[in-house]
Amino acid sequence: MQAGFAFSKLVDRLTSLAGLATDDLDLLTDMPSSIVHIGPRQAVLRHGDEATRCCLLLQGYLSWQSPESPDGQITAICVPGDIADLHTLYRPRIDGNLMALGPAIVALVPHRFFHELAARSPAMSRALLLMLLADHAIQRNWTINLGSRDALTRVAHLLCEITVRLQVVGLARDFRLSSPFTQSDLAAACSISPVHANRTIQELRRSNLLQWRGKTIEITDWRGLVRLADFNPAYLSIRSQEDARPLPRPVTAAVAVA
Amino acid sequence: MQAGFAFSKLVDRLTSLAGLATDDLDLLTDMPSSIVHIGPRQAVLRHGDEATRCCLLLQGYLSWQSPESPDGQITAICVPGDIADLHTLYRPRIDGNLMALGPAIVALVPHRFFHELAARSPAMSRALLLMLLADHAIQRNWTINLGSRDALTRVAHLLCEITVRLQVVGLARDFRLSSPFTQSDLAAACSISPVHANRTIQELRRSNLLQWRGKTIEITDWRGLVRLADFNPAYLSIRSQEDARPLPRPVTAAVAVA
DNA sequence: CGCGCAGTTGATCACAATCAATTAACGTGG
DNA sequence: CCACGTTAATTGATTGTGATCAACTGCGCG
Repeated sequence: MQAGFAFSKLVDRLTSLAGLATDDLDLLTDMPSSIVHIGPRQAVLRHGDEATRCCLLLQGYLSWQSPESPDGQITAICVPGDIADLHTLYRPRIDGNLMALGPAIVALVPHRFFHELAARSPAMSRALLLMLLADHAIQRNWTINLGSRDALTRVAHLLCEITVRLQVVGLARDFRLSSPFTQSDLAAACSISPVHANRTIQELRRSNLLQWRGKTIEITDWRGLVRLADFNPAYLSIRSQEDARPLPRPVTAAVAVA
Repeated sequence: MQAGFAFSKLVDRLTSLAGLATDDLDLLTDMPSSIVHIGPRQAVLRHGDEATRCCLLLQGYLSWQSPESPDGQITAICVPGDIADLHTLYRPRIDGNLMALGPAIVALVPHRFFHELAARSPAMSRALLLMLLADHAIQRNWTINLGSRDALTRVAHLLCEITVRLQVVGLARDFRLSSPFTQSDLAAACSISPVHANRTIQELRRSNLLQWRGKTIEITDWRGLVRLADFNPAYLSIRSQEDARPLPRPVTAAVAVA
């Protein structure tokens, strides 16, 4: 939580995933990295590249875009503290394009560093693994979002998710988030047309759920937005054992043994 | 590839992901497991459960269904050789319902076994990790499928994917696959209505791409189906380094340094 | 000053959902 | 062996959401 530390958001993220001792976190201080500023709509990684470094997002937003679909569909959004291409540690071939939404700052960290980090600290190894699983859970939820919600609730759900993910790293605590997104970006993420995205945002505004002026979004009715989106943040919080909420039903395997 | 071995499909799957020595594979022979037969539409795991065993699919199909959406949207399909809930090794709380599509046979394997396996064999550890990443890649592709294709191409793409995944474990080599799926299952997977799923299948039949009679699907025009679906199997084959196809462009980081 | 992009609005259209029957396949019990 | 119930597949009619096309506005910026 050291405010001045360049990688503080990564620390926030990792500690939210797994219990980490200060010894573990100290290993991050000699993380080698080159800081890179990315312009709006610039590509960070291109489909087909072979990654040798991981891309840690320090500021702004990144998006993964499908190379296939002509509309450049967005399949994932990264927020500060995320390691956008963590999976390349084990599978370096890049699948999709990694683009900046608005201006962004990233730290490029050699794969070697993370491999050694994992070898040195089991807790860190576990935290990185959980980070991968968290990405997977987010992806699955994205599938649900596209599959079972209409345009309005889809957009609402995406905004809820981004807000909570920002809050994990200390941003958007007051429900105000910087949004370099264009309405077309939002449309590409939700698989709706830009025109319809516009209407949808207006509807959210008209319902007094949020204000979106210029480059900031202010969510004025968080409860209402959550209700509209049917948003359940459980999938974002990995530490399932620790915060044991009561089970809805007894744990039984309802299967017929042959 | 030992034909009689109960876990041969798992072996097929693992070797397709990573290079494994026979020493590594021998570790699987003392895998403790209880074999369970599941009836059609029966739940294997329920939302909220805490898993202590992994669920290896031996025969049939399993599906993950979203607990939230009322239509029971299918977010993932497992084929033989898959470990349906591998992620519970690190995050035991179940998110979603795991249901059998048609009759299925699974082997329940204690988490301990896989943890010890990973500790004993680095290659196996890596293979399991790649299995998780493969699931993630499939999930991302599912997002693309829902987001950027219409009903017809969506169904076609799903069929292509299942076919290739079956072929990895030695099934559907002749493009005939057993399909205990109901049209409603297909609809739930593709986020279309059951009625429209029916029309879509008829269209595929009419185009002479496949026959779907009773409980088997025969793909009579694989090339045509692939073309229609715009199916690119790259995301299913993890061993990207080995089968190096020529890069479409030189590997360069096209970013603006500050 | 005017170019260009993001946002906004309206009109029209298509794809797929929904509703409503009907047919076919299959078991079960009378 | 046939009547019945159940479940899946099929077809048609209708509705509606969101895409597409086409202006037009407002603003930032060279």
